[in-house]
Amino acid sequence: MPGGPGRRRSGRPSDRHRPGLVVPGRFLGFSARRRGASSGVDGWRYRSRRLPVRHLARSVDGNRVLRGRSFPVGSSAMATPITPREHDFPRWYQDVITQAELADNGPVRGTMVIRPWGYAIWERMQAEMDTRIKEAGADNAYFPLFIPESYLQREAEHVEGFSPELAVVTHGGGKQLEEPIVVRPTSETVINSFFAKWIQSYRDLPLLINQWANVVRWELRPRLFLRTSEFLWQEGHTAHSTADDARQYALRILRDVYVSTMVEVLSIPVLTGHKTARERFAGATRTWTCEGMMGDGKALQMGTSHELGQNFAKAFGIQFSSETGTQEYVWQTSWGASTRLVGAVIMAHGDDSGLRLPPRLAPLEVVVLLVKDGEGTAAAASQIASELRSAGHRVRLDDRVDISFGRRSVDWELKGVPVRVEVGPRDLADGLATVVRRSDRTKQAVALAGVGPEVGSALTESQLSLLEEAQARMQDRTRSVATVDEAVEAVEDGFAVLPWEAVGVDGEARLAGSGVSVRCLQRPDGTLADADDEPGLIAVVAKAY
RNA sequence: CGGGCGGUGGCGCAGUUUGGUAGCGCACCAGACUGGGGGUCUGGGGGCCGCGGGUUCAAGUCCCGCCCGCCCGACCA
Repeated sequence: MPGGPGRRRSGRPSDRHRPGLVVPGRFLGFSARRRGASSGVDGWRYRSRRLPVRHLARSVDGNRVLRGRSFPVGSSAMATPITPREHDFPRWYQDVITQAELADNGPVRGTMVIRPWGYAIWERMQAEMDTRIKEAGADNAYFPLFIPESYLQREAEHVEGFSPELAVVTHGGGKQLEEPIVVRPTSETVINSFFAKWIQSYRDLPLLINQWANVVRWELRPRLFLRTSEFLWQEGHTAHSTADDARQYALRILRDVYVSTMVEVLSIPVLTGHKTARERFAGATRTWTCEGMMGDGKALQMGTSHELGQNFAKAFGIQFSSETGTQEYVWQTSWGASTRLVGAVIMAHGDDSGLRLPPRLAPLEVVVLLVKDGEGTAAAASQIASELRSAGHRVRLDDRVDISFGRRSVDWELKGVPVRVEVGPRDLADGLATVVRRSDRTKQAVALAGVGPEVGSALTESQLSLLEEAQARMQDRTRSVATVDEAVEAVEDGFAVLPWEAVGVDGEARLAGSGVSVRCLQRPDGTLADADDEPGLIAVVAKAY
């Protein structure tokens, strides 16, 4: 663990002096609590038929102290287990990140090292979003990390919004700089200074630019992936000749890039709407947002798309000659989604055994697990792996038989790989292999020839079932209320929905006092409003990350 | 910034009250046995006890100063 001695050491006197707190039930999540579960003697659920009983007898014994508390665990020699999600959600989140090897804290507070598995997930998100962004007509480019401080100051609301979280460079080349340089918190200002140069005529419009970059916003309360001082993201910046064109584009990005990626790839349902003035992006005239519900009922803002009006155009003098020969200011948008989405996937789908990745997002869709060497098992496993690969799946063969089977199973499970194919001598003797689904923890023994089809349907069904699970949670935990006070109460385990008229600016301030915010405004049927002040809008209210 | 705590092998901690050879679990290394859900046994390696000063024959432990971090209260992808 980087960060020097004591960095992650917990000073939790209340924990240390508290008598062991035992969480009821079997800790490792081998429980058959899910509806319709038919659990085998080993605690595993088998789909349609049970495997012979000789498998995996496993006892759960004793308690073990974990950071001053005890949890029932499966083996005295087990590595540090994950804190149960229901017991302490933030700790569970941390544990998943550590044990799935997603990220580490960097040496400077608030910074993050994204480890290979976490980065592979981000790369998948990038690929999916990048394709969609290009389909929407935007091109990638790259602008500098360093921005003259004076640029930030050109747009009043923008500076005001970002000043508190700026990292400012005052020295360079061994000398104090004449003008301080800020590390970009977002790139509106630099990019627009170039838009002013590039845009002359209506023929140059629309100008649609995207960049993949890191940005810095100093954080007082960092949380891996969710709030770090530096993070990776995509930021789009566009200029249009009319307000309506800009608006339609901002909405197109919201729908065709963000909602599409989140629902179809990440399997996370989102609510869409616009932000209140209080929550709006600094410098925007309107902010559209996607809000997801996490496993603890809190909201996470997963992507935003802004209409900037002519605010930056005027600040940076971005003008063009119209078809009629007049000089006009452009109408603009900007939109972004970040590595925070990795946190969203963890919190939306993870369980007490670790991460659960939707197949379309997973860096590996399938791991073929060689149980034991010999009796032709290695060749069989290898063949299954290459057949799956030829079928177009992302596959890894895990033939590290020097590491125990249990250890490897648990590791892949922690990492959230959607499907495992277990190949061992016992099944093989019967011409079988075992297909295990991470999403609902079921096992299925199938004939070797049937592995491909079974894996295929396991992947398709997992993608869908994760989405359905998340949808069910959002429905179950969203309540209609009538007043701000009721909203504060309802928001303890989910979202509250109430007429925006019943909240208002004053109500919003009152909510903020209880750590609650208006996540978005939308029509009662969930569609987007035409105007900020359209009558009859509802407010979606929640605690948020 | 206000309040509450803590820095001891990679990680989590005990040891500090009452000064006397620096320990435990996990992880790591080697070998053997194992192998269908975090294996077992045997043997090993690894420490500036946050930093600096002091008291003492002797300091992880007592005293003084400093540094760093964690948790709880006001902003943000």
